[in-house]
Amino acid sequence: METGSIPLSSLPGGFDVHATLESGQSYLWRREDGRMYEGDEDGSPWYYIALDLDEQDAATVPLPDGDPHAIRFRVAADSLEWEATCDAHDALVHLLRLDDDLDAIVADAPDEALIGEAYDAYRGLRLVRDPPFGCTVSFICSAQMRVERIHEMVSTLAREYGEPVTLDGRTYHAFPTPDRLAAATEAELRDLGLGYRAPYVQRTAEMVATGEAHPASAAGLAYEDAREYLTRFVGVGEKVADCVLLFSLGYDEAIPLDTWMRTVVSDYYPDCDRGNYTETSRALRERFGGRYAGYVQTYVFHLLRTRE
DNA sequence: TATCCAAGGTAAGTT
DNA sequence: AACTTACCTTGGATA
Repeated sequence: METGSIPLSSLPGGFDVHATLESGQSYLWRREDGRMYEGDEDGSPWYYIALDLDEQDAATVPLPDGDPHAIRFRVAADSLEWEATCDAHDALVHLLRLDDDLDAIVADAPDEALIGEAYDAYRGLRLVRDPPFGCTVSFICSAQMRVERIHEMVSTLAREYGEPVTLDGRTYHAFPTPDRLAAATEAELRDLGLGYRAPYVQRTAEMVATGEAHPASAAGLAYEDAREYLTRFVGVGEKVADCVLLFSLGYDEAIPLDTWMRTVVSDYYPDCDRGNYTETSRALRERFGGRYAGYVQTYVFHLLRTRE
């Protein structure tokens, strides 16, 4: 086992791990105490992730040698401490976007009440950078589901099809590789509670496993072209595509237009409702300051979902 | 106890 | 291209 730490003072804008990992951006991390989404964090719990990535996903995550690997960390008084099966420093910085300058991103936001309230309430919330395949399947599962249940579904897939990885005596399960998921049947996935998403997950996994396409291949395309590319996967429409762009591929301007954001549009920015996804998305992106509009979206989403 | 409803939507069929 | 409808499952609200 290797260990290390990262001083919190080196993270501009701080790091709120609870807000970052329990706000519905990533479903690939879990809390050691199993109390994900069950209220405020109790002390400083450990969070862990196991990684067993295919070639394209592995190329996006800076790990020192081949998969699989497990990483866990917690945020102590003045540092982030980690333990892993390898030197995980660079992978943590990558996955949790610890190199983002939050102060600069917040300063870049439009001066509006709702946005200011969200940024003030959850300062330290960072976007995540999930491996593309796991992120894509997570959000295929997210259709018409509550955040807690999406997490359950992804955990179930990992338990049933994922590679076990042992770290210091504890065994974790990585999100399954495309091959392993492609080999599952629709019936099996339905039995695991995926409902009508079962064939979407299987067919998308098959597209990736056979090399027909890969979510990581969208990286580098112009934003709206990248979104269009991702919709070729079964179960991926414009909203899920925006989630993958924002939470995996670093398109910080992407604003997933979900039910919460549509409520925001009708309650706060009715003039941004242009009747269709693309145009409404463009209008809201403009209103959210453009370049980091997705950062604004994530804070506002979390604020609306957690207040009251 | 039985029904209804909405949950971070998408695909397929119809105008 | 815009509009409808069906779709699995589950927990919480309503009757």
